[in-house]
Amino acid sequence: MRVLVVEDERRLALALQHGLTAEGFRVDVAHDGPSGLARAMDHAYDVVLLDIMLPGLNGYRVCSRLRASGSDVGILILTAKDGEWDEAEALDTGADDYLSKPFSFVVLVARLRALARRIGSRAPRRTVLGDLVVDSAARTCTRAGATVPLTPREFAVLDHLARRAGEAVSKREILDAVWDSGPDSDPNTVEVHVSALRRKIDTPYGRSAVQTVRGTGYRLAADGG
Amino acid sequence: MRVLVVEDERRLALALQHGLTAEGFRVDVAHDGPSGLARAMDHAYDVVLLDIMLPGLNGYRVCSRLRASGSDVGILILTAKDGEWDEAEALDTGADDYLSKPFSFVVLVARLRALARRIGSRAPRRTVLGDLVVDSAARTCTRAGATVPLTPREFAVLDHLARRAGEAVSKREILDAVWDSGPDSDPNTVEVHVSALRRKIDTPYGRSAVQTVRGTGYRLAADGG
DNA sequence: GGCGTAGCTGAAGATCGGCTGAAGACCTGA
DNA sequence: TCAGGTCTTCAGCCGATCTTCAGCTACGCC
Repeated sequence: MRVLVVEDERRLALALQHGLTAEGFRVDVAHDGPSGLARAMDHAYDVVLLDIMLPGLNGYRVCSRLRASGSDVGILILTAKDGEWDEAEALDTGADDYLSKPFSFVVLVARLRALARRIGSRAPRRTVLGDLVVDSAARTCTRAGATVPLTPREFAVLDHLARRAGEAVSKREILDAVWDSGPDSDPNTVEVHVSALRRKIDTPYGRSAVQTVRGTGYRLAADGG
Repeated sequence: MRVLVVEDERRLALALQHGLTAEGFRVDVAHDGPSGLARAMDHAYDVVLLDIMLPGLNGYRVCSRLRASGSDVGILILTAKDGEWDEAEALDTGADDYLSKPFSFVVLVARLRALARRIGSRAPRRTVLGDLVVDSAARTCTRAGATVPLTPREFAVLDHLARRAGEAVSKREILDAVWDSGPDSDPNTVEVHVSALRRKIDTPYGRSAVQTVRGTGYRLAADGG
C-alpha cells in the first residue's frame, strides 16, 4: 500500500508519515500542491491523502487535475474543518472519501484501508510510472510520450508487472497470469518475453524499469526505472 | 484459531465459549473492558469477539486502544441492537466486522472463519526497524533511505530475522526456514551469509542491527541497531 | 591469565540462474 | 495456400552466488 501524503503543516505531515509507516503503509510526503500533483502523477500510489489548504495549488484543484490526467488513484480529502468545503463538493472533484480535521488516527487508517480495498478491486485502467505509461484498457504502452508497439504477450507480461508495480513478481505467477499454464510450463518463456520487453521499453531509452530479482522473478520499478 | 470473547452477560459468554469450543476454536473469556483489553494485548489471539456494552471500558474504546497499540488481531464487534452504533462507526475504530444482536450462532461462526482467513492472509509486507526497512513484497532492503542490494540468500535470512525482530533466532531455525535443509546442514553456512549481510547493512553505517546471541543464534535489533 | 569452544571471514571452486540468438512451429489474414 | 508476424523451445554463455574449508578472533569460564 503506497500512500502519498500532501500536507503543508510539517508537524502533521511527519506524524502521519510515522504513524502510517508503522501501520504498514509505504508513505511519501509532499508539502505543497504542485509538488504533490507532480509526485502523484509520476509514481504509482494506491491512495493520495490530500489536504485542502495547500500552498500553490489547493487540494481541490490537485484532485481535479489528477482526475483530468486520467489517474484513478484513491483520493482521500482532509478538510480543515466541517462544512468549509462540503462533502458533495469534495466528491464532485473526483475524491473518493473525505475526513474533517481534527480526525482520529484510527479512523483515518480504517478509511484508508477501506478505500484501498475498494480501489484494489476496481481494475486500474492506467498505470503511470515516471515517463512509462501502461494503459490496460487501451492495451498500449508509452515511454516518454512515444507509443511503444508491443506484441500481445509482451503487453500481457508488462501489464501484470504494472499491476504490482514495485513488488517482486515470480515467473511462476507471471506464467499463471499470462499463460493458462500447467505446472510443466517453462519459466524460460517468461525470460524470453521479458528480454524482448526490455529491448523495447528500456534499452532504447537507457532505462531499466524491468528489474531482475534473482531467484524470484522480476519487478517493475515504481518510478519507471 | 484462538478467540477471545469479551462479553459481560455471563450466560451469553458461557454459551459462546461452549459453542465455539465445540466448533474447534480455542476460547478465552473476559467479562469487562479493561480485562479484555489486557488479555488481548498479552496473548496472541486470532480474533477478538467484542461486545459494545461493557463495564469499565466500552467495546468501542477497547477496539481503538488495541489498534493504537499496534495490534492487528481480527476484531468482530457485537452491537446490542441495530443502529445503536452504526456499522461505519464500528469499522472506523478499526474493527474488521460487526454483527447485531440477536445473531444466529451459525452466522457468527461463518463470520469468524471468514475473518480468520482474511487476517491470516494479510501477511506483514514491511518491517520498519529504525532506519532499516525490510520490504518482503518488493524484496528490497533500505538503510537510511538507500537501497541495499542483497543476494537472494542474504535477503531470505534478513527477512526471516525481520519477521521475528527483537527475538533471538537459532541458526537451526534459519537453516530450516531459508534452506530446505536436512539435519546434516552446516550452521557455518548461516554464519557466512550473516557475515555478508552485516558487511552490507551494518558495517558501512557503523550500526549493528544483526546481533550475535552466543550459543543460540542471532537477533535483529528492533530499533535497527 | 589461560584454555576451549563458538563464531567470523577471506578465498576458491562448483553451481545455479538468467540472458539471448536462432530455429522451427504456429497462427492469422489475404 | 502463402506470407508475415509471433510464440516457444533449445542450447550455449556468462556472471553472480553459494558452499566449503581453513585459519583466525573473541568470548566465557575456570
